[in-house]
Amino acid sequence: MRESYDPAEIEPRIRRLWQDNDIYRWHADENGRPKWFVQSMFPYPSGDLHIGHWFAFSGGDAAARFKRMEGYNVLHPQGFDAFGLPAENAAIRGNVHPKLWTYDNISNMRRQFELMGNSYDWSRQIITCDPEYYKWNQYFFLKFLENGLAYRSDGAVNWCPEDQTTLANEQVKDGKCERCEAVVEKRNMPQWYFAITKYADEMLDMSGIEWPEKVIVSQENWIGRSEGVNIRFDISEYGLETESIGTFTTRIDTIFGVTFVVLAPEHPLVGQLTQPDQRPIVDEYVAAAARETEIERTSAVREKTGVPTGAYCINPINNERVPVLVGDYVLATYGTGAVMGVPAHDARDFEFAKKYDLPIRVVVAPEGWGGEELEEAYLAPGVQVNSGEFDGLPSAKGMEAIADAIEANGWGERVVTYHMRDWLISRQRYWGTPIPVIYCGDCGTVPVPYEDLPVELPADAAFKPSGRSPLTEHEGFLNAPCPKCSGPGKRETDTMDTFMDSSWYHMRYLSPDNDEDPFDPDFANSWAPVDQYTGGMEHAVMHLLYSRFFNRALRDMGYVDFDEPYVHLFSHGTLTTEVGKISKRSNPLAPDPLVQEYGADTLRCYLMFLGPWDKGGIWTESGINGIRRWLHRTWDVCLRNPEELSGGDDAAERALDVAGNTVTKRVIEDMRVYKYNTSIASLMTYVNQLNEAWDNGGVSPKLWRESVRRLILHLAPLAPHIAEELWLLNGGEFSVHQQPLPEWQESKLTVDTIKIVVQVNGRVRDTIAVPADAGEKEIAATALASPGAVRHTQDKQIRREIYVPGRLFNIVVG
RNA sequence: GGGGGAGUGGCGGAAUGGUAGACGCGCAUGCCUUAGGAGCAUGUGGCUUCGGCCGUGCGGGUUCGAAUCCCGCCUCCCCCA
Repeated sequence: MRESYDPAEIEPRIRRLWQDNDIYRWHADENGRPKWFVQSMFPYPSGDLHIGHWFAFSGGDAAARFKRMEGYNVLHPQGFDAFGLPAENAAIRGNVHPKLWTYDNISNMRRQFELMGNSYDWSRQIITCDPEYYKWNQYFFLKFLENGLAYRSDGAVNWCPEDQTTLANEQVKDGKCERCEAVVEKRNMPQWYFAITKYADEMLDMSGIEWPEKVIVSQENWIGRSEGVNIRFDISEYGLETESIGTFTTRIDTIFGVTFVVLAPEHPLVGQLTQPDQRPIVDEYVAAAARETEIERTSAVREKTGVPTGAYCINPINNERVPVLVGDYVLATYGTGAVMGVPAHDARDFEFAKKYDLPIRVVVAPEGWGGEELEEAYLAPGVQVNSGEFDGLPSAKGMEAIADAIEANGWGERVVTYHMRDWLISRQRYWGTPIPVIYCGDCGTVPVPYEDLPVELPADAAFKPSGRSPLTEHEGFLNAPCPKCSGPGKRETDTMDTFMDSSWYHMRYLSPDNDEDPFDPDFANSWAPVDQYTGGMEHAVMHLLYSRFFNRALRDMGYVDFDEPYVHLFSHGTLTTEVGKISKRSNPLAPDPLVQEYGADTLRCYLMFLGPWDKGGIWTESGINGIRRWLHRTWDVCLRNPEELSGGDDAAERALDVAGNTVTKRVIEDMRVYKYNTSIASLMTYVNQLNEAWDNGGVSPKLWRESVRRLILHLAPLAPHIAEELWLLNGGEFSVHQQPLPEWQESKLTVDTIKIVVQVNGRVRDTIAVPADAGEKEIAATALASPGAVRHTQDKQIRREIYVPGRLFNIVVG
């Protein structure tokens, strides 16, 4: 008597079998199979793998398993993004060392990963807080320094008051810290930067990658290249040290429409230009602006405000004298901190001009414009008017001609600006990679010699919420002899942004134990880039941007010979609960009890069945029973004795054969594009069809055996444990995960008799059954004679007949 | 404000020019059972005079035929300002 499906018994036993045989360990290929480097973004070791992790990693693992069965030599590693603030905060709160906290979490999450049964090659695991790993962060930092890609600079930076550290621009969302959502402040302090902007133009070229459109667009927007002109408005009449106001515009074609100039409240010229009678009102305005945040000031819905300085400047193109105002919708940090006001052709300027009754002069005419006033700013291209010698030019041409004229006269110059800034990598925190630099009173900033790497984090740092990195108070770490002169020096106490770790970790998977080099260059060039990468949209900018920069830096320093780190990218959606996003910060929904109750295979399949993988979804347990029932049915179907079948029913035999070929085609095509939900739906249908065939009893034992094998093979990437068990119980050779996919034949996708829909005027009136090889004439005759068609065509004239082969026959009557 | 995505039964979702609602959940009826939050079977968009009619956010259009393509509008989500 065969036993019923018991995942609690099967799954651990099967996993042990995989481990004992080490089947997921990568080996250099002996058979010339093509390589496939497939990777899921590694997790932060927050403590538990929550259901969102399962959603992400089930799909990634299914992709790796499927690719293996497609005949590739697959490398599928996993690791831990182990530096970061939560560990340090845990230390401050709970008096547990970040290292201990992190490694405890890692061992727990490793256990939970085992529970999933993923096909990782754990022999290549990397943990970024391991000195053997972060040593290479320091190594690359020094290389960047040598190659002019790292530099230290003093200036305004983003400061998170909650996390007590600076942040990169990418980590500020809506003026708030990306991870803790505290409002970010501006501070001035010297920090280390990577010269990512050096690659801005090259990174705009996405031709070497196949990524989702939305990620590509996000990166383009973030890099934010804009071509424009810097143009100076003369203020020499005031006899100041500065003789002009520099403004930046992308719409130089509208220069003749300037009717005012607006300075940011923080602009250095505000104080000097403000005329005595305007002084009180300007001072008050500037003070008020300082109390507001950047988000408030740039909000689209907020009314634009401003005050006149009483001063004027001169537009060089037409020598017009226009008023200078102060307005808080202009930001000191963007462009030159001053904009030329062209109300006719800029929405914000238009609103501003309406409010303060400033003139609005059209200089780019909309089509058919007859000189009337505009109801709103006209932003599209048009024809130059009121533009002196440029009148009549299309504005696109006007843009070039005017820019030429400005450059020729020395009034300004073309410039390219980017939204993206250099990557600020300094963090005033303990749990990160120490920046390997020593400051010497005599020699200045001295890099730590390579042979002294790694600069290890001292274990005995004092964790207290002092607002300063524990490293600044650790005398043993802080004081170090200058590598050049051996005089007394002080170590840099800032650590690196943890995005440094993830910018190249995929390369370290290739040589995890190499202590001579970060990775073996020959192996790297034959195995990288990553062929397939999967992860969430939250890294569309940040991680994915930094990695693309880092890879180009590696390339230019001679480490790799390719441009892009990740060739194909798939962004899975976000799994949420009704209350919000599941993440390390909220709603940890522990999968362990679910695994206990339903089994890992059921949970994996259920997550993949919820909907399209890239759409994400809302977690709810309702419905998981459907998957459980299906796997029970699958179990039952696959363990029947084929010899009980009598065979002899050709139609049933043919029908099951068609069902098998059909499911193979569907599942393979859907799996290739990560449509796991419809893959599973097809497999469910197939199980139902197998049940029908069994009840009919007329199929041959031989076809039954083949059909069952087919089912198990397609199940393997999605439900790896049950597939293995069923495979072995059916006499399959270990392991099912090393088998090739079943094949299908186009000629076996249709049964002998096909159903044709009969329409009259596009409405379904009947269906007819015809032989699959029936000709159009035969089908037309049958269709026209069908009762439904007759009912709607009698007494009417048939005007047209449309036949869609194999699908429908439409009769058009008048 | 700009960019991207979406809107289909009670629910998750299929179908991207050819039978709308595959597959599953839920629900209903029946069977089995000492019992059922188990299993199995059947049914399940609405209305219906059982011929059909209506139905994919709303309004128009193209087509023999539109969830799908085009025009206008509404709502929601994500990213950027």
